[in-house]
Amino acid sequence: MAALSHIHDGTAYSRIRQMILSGDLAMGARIIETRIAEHLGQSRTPIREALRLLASDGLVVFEPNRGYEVVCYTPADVREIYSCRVLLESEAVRLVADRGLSPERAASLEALLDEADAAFAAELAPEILRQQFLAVNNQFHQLLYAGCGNEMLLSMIRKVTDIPVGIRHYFRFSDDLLAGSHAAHRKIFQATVNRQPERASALMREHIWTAKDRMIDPSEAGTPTHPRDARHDNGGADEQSAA
Amino acid sequence: MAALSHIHDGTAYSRIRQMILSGDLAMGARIIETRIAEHLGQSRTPIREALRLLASDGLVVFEPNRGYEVVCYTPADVREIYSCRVLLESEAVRLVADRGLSPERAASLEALLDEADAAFAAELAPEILRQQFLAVNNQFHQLLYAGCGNEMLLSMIRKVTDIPVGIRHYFRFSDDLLAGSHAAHRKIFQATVNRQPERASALMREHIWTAKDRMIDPSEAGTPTHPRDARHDNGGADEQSAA
DNA sequence: CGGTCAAGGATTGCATACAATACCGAATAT
DNA sequence: ATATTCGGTATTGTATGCAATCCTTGACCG
Repeated sequence: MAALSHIHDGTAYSRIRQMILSGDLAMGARIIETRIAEHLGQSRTPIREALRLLASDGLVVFEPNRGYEVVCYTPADVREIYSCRVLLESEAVRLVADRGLSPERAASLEALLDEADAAFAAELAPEILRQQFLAVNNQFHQLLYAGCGNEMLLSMIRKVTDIPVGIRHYFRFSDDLLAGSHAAHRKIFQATVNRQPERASALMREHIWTAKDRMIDPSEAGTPTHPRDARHDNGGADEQSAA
Repeated sequence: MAALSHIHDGTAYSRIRQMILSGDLAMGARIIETRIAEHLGQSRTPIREALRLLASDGLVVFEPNRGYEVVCYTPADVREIYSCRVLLESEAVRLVADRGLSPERAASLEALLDEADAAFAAELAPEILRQQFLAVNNQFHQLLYAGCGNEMLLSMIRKVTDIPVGIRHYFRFSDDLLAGSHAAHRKIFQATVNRQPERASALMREHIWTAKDRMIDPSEAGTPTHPRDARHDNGGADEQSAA
């Protein structure tokens, strides 16, 4: 179940999960079983099981006899997450570069990179560009690690990667930062194709460290928007977190 | 909930979890909701939720409309687990050595090491010695990382560390291997106390690699005992996995 | 005016009942 | 003899009802 959490089937679990990741359920929002149940047209029983699972994933926090709310990370939490990403993803790319990339996957990855190039060339509105780039970004990372040969490592990477979009509010963005990130992807991809595990790994470490450096200082923007009652109101986009 | 999975409260979740870790529920054993429910004196509802959680932990495998069974690792799974342990635990000890060990924790760790010394000196029966050492062993690892300052890293370490005792059957043991492991603990502890992060990390990597090397070749002992019907029969010991 | 207590409502925790599905075995046909 | 289909049984999936708990709000007292 949880090992297959990246599959989007029609279960209550994956539907709620998607609502959280997309920001449809805002970070910090309280979750009431009966409301979700009626919103999804099911009884409380499967909803309860789904919520327990999401608590185990760390996407909702649970307090006995109190209920659930969507996780709301502190800046310290985000730093922890990114420290883990550095560790896990640099290892994953090392493994991939060591084992070698299959031609099909290499082609898919190159297509993604070209797609990002096209987005930059298209002179889109900054916000649109950002969303589009971040979406491609995440696909790139996921696809890159897919062949690392260690399922447990992959599941841990998913845990630190499948994070509500709201986490973006913890980061500062600018066009050249996005461009820099894209350039880093090209270099990482190249090192991987060239079977240079240590180089690919080092590049990945630096890439994620750079993302972490873009974190906004807690003092200038503390815990963002803690709306205890935002709920299935805004149309859920399908994007993902940064880096 | 899952973040607190190392706490042993009276919930169905922790009780079933303990049954699995201790081997009371053998690896590969089928789990039937109604039986567990009546065994624990509860209804199916909380049992179902607990089992879903355990599936998310990777301790039981779940197939829709089929049910649950206790996870039964392939040798490849065990290798994955140990690869992750190398990665995660070497990082954790690096952090601890960098931040420095609190005097209380250092004292507790030293007490554990002395306890292991005593066990070796006591000339116990090999099997008793092994169990005793492995128990102390696990406490040592857990306590050592406790102050690493990264909760997410700790939760991942628990995931690759809280494993059914049955995993021991994948490893070969001998007295001098145990002694070697103990010696490694001493060195790791010393490097940590001395604030030598890289050294402590390297020692930890080597320590876990050594454990991994003790894996039994699949050819001589394939997947061990796959008893589809062993159930709450054997008195559950309280020990843990190797390394 | 502020604080405390009580009652009501809202929400979760658990048990039970029933529906849906899958598994197993027997009977039958080839 | 073997393969196949059909039916019964075991097990999971879902809904609903009630008990337990917590939070809120209003009244009462200092």
